[in-house]
Amino acid sequence: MKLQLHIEMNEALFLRNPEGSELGKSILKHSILLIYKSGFESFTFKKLAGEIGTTEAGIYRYFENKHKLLVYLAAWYWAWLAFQISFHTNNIKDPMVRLKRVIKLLASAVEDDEQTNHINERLLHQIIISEGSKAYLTKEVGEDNKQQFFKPYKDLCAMVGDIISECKPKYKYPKSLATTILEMAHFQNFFMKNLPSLTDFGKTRKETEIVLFLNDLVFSSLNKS
Amino acid sequence: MKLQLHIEMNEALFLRNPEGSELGKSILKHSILLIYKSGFESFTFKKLAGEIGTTEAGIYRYFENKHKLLVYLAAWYWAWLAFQISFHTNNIKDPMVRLKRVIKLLASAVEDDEQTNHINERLLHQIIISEGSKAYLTKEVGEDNKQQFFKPYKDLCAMVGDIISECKPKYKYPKSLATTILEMAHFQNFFMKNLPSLTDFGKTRKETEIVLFLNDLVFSSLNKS
DNA sequence: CTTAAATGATAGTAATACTATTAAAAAAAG
DNA sequence: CTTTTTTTAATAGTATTACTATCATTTAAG
Repeated sequence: MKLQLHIEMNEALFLRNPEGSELGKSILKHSILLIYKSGFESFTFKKLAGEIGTTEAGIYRYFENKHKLLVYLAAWYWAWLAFQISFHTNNIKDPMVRLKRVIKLLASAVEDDEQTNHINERLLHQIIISEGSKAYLTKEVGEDNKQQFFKPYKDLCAMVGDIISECKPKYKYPKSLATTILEMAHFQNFFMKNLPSLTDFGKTRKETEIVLFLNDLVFSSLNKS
Repeated sequence: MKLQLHIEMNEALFLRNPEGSELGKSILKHSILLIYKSGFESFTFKKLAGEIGTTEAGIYRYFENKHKLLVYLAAWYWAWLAFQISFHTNNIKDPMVRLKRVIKLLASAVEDDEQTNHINERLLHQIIISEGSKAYLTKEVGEDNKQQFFKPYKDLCAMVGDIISECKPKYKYPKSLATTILEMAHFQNFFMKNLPSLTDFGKTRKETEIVLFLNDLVFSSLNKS
């Protein structure tokens, strides 16, 4: 017997719950494959329908448009990652050690876990690196935020910010440092692979180096007298 | 007499040089206004043509598509900013002081300078904050990079990275720290205005606070024993 | 077995992202 | 000041995208 992790999603993100039917799960699965393969810009519901063997109208019954689908995937990812993090840092007492563990989990490649068979976490992680910020870098960010679309991201940032505050209660910028860690874990990864001269990891291209950089950055700030 | 700053752009970014004709300059000017007003996603050449009083085909003679236009604007911005920075840090000897000045210039709102009348630097700065990363967060980033589209951005990062190395020759991550400064100067600004709970500046919403945060972040790393 | 829910099949529209052609206007060259 | 070249305007047209609507069929729950 396998225990299934279920992530309850914000209902405003979809028209019909994709986790509640075979077609829905297929939409999630193949949208990840397709966006991973060709990028979000060239991704269309028509192509997705072709892959799945359904019609465009079939997809539109689940998601209003491709942007909502991206926001859904991003929200799912952040919620899943927050769970992974709290799971793997569960009984670590020392906040410094916990923060270190968090940085490692944020900046490391994800191995696909078997808990959710229709979502490939490894590919989703890659998608969020390249496309994730497009979920909020829009003119509609304010309204989307009001509808709580970014709650999982904000919750994770808050969680990391809290650990930072635990490490050093007097530190003035726990939230901004938290978002810096999250964003840079992804951006350094993207740059390392695509614009390597922007990073110091162009030669080895190893994620472990990003972890070292972020550790150095964060603990310099927190250990400063 | 006014001295005009001219930025020589990569020719592969356009079909006809927009700086070389009235219509071209009008395209630059109004594309900035229009993207600023409604965002890059809703921006189309048809709408732009409408604003200017020309036709879609007229725009296409200058730019292959709207993505190229965005890349052009981003490249122009980074080249302009690099000039501003080297101008304003010109005769500062102490690299620490210079770096501090750089951070301030990166994270502060831009006042429109009179040197270029068809480009509103203040609005362009806002556009790059919200839309700039879309210039490279694409599947074509590799090819675009081969064509040197991101050279101004990379040059500026290299410049900042060099100052960092001057401050502390043994520091291991000058380039990654440089990109962190550049990206975070923008992201913290975007978050502060749009998703304020992700930052520590939600109450005052002042750019000076971002400068303080980045200073703290950077000089903690560089002053560490 | 019946009924409701989910899916499939088809069609159609408005907007987007282009390309091509030709004419008119403006600028530059002779 | 006229001719030639360059630049712009006007029009038209196509393929793709981003949807909406309708109705028939399959599936699954009561």
